[in-house]
Amino acid sequence: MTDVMQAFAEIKRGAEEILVEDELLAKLKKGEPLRIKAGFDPTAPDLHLGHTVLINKMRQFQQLGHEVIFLIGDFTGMIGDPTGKNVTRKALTEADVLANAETYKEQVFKILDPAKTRVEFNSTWMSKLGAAGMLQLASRQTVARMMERDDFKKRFKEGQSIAIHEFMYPLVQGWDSVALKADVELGGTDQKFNLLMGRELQKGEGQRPQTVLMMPLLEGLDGVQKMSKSLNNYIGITDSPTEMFGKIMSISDVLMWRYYDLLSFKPLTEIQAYKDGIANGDNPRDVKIALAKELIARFHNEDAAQAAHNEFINRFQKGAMPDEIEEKAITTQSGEIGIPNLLKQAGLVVSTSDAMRMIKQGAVKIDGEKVTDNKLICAAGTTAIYQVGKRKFAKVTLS
RNA sequence: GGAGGGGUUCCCGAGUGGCCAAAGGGAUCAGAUUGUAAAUCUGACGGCUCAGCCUUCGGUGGUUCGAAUCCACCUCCCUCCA
Repeated sequence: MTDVMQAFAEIKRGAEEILVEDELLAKLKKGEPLRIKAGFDPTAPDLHLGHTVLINKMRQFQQLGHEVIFLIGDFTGMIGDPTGKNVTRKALTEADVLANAETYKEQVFKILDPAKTRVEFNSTWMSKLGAAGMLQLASRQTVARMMERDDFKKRFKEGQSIAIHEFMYPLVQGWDSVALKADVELGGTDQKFNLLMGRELQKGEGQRPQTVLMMPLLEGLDGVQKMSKSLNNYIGITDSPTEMFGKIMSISDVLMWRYYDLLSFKPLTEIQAYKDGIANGDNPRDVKIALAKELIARFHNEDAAQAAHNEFINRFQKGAMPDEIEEKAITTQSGEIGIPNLLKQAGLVVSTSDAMRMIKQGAVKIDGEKVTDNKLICAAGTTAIYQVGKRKFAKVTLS
């Protein structure tokens, strides 16, 4: 009995909302493995840490001995979740979907145990449904009910377009739960409406309704908006160790705790100890470093984590050059080239105007020497390390 | 089908004939500082052969000495009516 309560406490950790909590507890008490469903869109196989919040929760269920279903929404992918951002989406080919699925697995199995994960595609049952089946499914809900969904309501109010087929998205997602006889469905808080649809459709089919467990959306690097690729505030799980380290170090101290809650596998007691330490004068930087290393070790390995840490110390605390600097060869027309053009061709700035600005701001260095003259001419036959700001370097050979 | 509202630089959003490369905010970048690529402060933020010049305000054409601003047509989005 205490085991169940313990498991329940772990499941609740980090969860934003559970509907219905008592129901889940009752299911757990039966002691049978539960079918845990979590759906993923097949269009974005580049996972970032925001996605892993949910995957971490799946892992937890897995470790508790439940059956985790990784559902790839290849059918729903044709609709596109109605976020209002992309009303029209290009249709994916079957080959695209399969390729994306492989990429998914590769990334997801850094967290999940492949042996304990069941992968499904919702086209398996959805394509069998047919037009008649779709109509029947559509008849299960009303427009008024659909308009209860927050983003539909908002878009309607603000005068943005809503395509008819977007109404099908929640219904299809709900039908997946029926097809899988899901006991629990995991999703982000933004999925609430869709997740609850599963319960209704299951009830309609005489099934025991699934419990809905919602995880919060992880804020991106800016600490305000949710982590997403399009906002470019994300940490990709395939990012290089150096990149990950830097990005994690760039989050605010406040956001760091949020990341600890949702991304770290460390027990809550340990996290509390960090907080106590800082209250007593410890440097938050070191706690942030610990987080960076934990995550890099998860997606790369321990050595990479240590190496990234070392490089960070060298580069930013000691101001040293990075170990590996990209080499570039630039050919001049007349045997010489102006510094703005050189920087542009080396990819260190986006335009010569940008280069001029950087020089004016004192951001440009050649072999560590600050450049102040924007008319500086560099002669062919030389090799030097050019630097713009603290982070951009290139070893350029002129010919 | 009818009536109306709108499309501005990465995003949001001012601007209704010259003072507009276009307010303000966000994002971003740089410098200073530091406890870190946190926080804070300062600055930059269309392009170029850069103290000057060139190209932008949905598209095309027009009016004007001069247009993001006025006119015509086109196009896309939205609202209401049917």
